[in-house]
Amino acid sequence: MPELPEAETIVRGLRPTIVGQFVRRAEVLREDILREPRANFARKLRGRTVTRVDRRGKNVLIGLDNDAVLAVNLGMTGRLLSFPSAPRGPSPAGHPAVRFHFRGGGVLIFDDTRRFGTVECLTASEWAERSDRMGPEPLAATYSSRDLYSALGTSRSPVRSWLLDQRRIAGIGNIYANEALYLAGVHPRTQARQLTHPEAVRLHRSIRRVLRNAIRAGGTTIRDYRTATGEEGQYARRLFVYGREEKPCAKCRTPIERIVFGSRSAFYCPGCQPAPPGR
DNA sequence: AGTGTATCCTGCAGGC
DNA sequence: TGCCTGCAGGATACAC
Repeated sequence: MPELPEAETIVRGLRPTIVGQFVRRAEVLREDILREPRANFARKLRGRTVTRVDRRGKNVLIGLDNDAVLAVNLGMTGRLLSFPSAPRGPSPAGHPAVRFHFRGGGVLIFDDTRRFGTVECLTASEWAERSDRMGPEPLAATYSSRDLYSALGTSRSPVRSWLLDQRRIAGIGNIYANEALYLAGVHPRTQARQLTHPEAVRLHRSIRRVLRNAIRAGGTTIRDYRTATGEEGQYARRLFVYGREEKPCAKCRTPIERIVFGSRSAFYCPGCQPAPPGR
């Protein structure tokens, strides 16, 4: 999906355009995006005012004036597109699932080709419970390499799979997991518990560097991802390994390899990320 | 506690 | 041109 940098970019684009807006109507075009009947959902939204837009992991959070939270998970192809006035002519969204109509004519569209995304209207405590089950925010000022090292703990899971587990660390998906491991010089198949302290320090630094740089570039557009204003993210050109099978490594020219485990592709440089011992 | 597999969907690229 | 297969930024549930 949209991972942390894409969600963050969307949040930053949305914040100035929808905070303070009054919801006249939530129009649900694809009910399977919700986790409740559309009438329920629409009733909870009608007449509310947006008070804040935030992010937790890969989720976009739209806070309402009764402390309810609209939690949007973008899945693989979800988009949140904001329009100052109702778009005319051919729909700018190819697969609109939910349209939020604001007083004054503004429209927020959740568009999702594959419909793996979800839009849920949760109470503050329902959201808190959900958030508590998620791992720490890797970009939090207080998130340290010691936190990462101790969390890796005794897990026998390959570190690439470990990084994708939102209960362990929030916001990392397949693109940035692979990029961070490359920059840290750690093979994606290394067991989490096998990382040395220096490797964990490098991984911590790489994760934060990759995520920050991707945010600065507005995220990675492979195909579907767009910012809240419909722009493409520019980080794709800066990827070192993701999607670059057989292309030369930028550092050592060894061809990048693709392996599959955990039913996802992992990309790495055999020269810069030596195979873990015992394999 | 792990891994592999399937599932939810649609669209696109590549091979023939 | 058309058909078929495989693959995709996610998340979950299941059997083993």
